[in-house]
Amino acid sequence: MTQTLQAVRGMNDVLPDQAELWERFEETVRDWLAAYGYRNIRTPLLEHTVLFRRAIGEATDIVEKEMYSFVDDLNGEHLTLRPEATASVVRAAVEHSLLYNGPQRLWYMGPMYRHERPQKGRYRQFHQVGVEALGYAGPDVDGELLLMCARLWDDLGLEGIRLHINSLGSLPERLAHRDALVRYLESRAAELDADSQRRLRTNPLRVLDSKNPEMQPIITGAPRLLDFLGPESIQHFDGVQAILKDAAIPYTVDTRLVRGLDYYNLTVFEWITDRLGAQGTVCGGGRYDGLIEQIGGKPAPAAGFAMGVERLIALMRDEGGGSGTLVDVYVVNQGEAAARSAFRAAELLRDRGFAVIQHCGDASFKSQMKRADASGAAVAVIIGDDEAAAGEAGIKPLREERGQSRIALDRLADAVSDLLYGEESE
RNA sequence: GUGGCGGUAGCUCAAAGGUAGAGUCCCGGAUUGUGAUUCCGGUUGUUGUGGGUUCGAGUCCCAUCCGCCACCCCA
Repeated sequence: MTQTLQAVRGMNDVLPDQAELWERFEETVRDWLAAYGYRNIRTPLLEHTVLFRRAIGEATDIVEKEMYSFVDDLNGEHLTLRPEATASVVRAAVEHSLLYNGPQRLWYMGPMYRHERPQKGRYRQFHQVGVEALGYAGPDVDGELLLMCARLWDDLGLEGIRLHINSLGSLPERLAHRDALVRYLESRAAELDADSQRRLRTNPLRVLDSKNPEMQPIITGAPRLLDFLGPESIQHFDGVQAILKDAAIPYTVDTRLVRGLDYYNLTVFEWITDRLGAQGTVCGGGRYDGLIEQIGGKPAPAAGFAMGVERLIALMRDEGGGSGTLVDVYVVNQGEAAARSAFRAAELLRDRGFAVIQHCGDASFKSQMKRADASGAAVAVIIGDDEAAAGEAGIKPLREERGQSRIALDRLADAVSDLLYGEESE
């Protein structure tokens, strides 16, 4: 009994109709990255499990329950499909001493893996474009990263993506606040709902994120992270905000924004849309000054972000981003001699740079013409026994009311060129 | 991972225990060699999968897979 084979849950095929949109997205992204002087880096999809445990944090959701981790049967290595790429990029930069030559502006694009329950905008294999500015202390780079994002939304034709930013302060400041927060929450533990009790243990900051109205009084009275920031942290945060104001980029300071990965400090941000249901974060990032050292490199500051390709493409699709077809000419042919002639005609046209589909397989002229039309080609080149014998080809424009003409094969490319670009282009 | 809803033709959807249908798409013809319109004809199928109840299951029950929504979390 043959079993129907399906893709692994949460892992999607991108079919040609969609892939064209992906390619347009990727092109825009490459141009945009080049405009800011970022350079591509490509790291393996597979890393030693310990890298992510160390970089992302043992107590995070990603490490606790979302990683595709396994033991290599052949040699016993503990490996993990990357759930994000910042750890990999930092590992690679350290391993190859990239920072020896000064700070590095890097970017990557590719699939990530998280074993979550799939939902619209949330998949087990998903794609990110990420940018990492290694060796820059900011706040100027933080500002650059945010300006970059704003420009990309514009380049992609996307509207309504809002910026939320916050500062987590330095690690000591963060820990001091955390201690105060935990003490405060424990003192009122009896009033906490089940969800908040759980968060108190796993990620106390998340308690402040509760949507339960009954928690609001407790949340309002909680110690605020902002009050624990020292002068340097405040100055940094002010610096970032000044850049945003100069660039006239609207933003909201969201003091509850904490991010789910342990390595962040100072600036953190998310770009959010409300058109994707529950998965509204389209891009997230921040500063991670301690990570390079933690991975074993010489201490150096860094900041970056990652954006969700599937989510952005879903938005592009909503904005009506259809994709035109790329075919210029469809070569209709019937009969053995005609088929040989058709190969020559098609190659001659390709020599001129035209995109050409040659009909393959038996089919009536009628059905070939139908396919020519459906292909989106502007012109059908028609070769039957008569044309083949005469060394000629028929040319029929498919998108305008002009009659069919016949022309010698060696003048075919000229004639098609005239049709597509006008007579004056000769 | 938890809860709720769903899955019928390639696609969009009908059929509420009694013969599986429509539109679209695709194929052929009207046109002995010519497309998107028109007209005529034709195929759409293990009703996600596996069990069960029943004389009889697309329909009811159980399991499972997949999707969607929310939670959780994040891209």
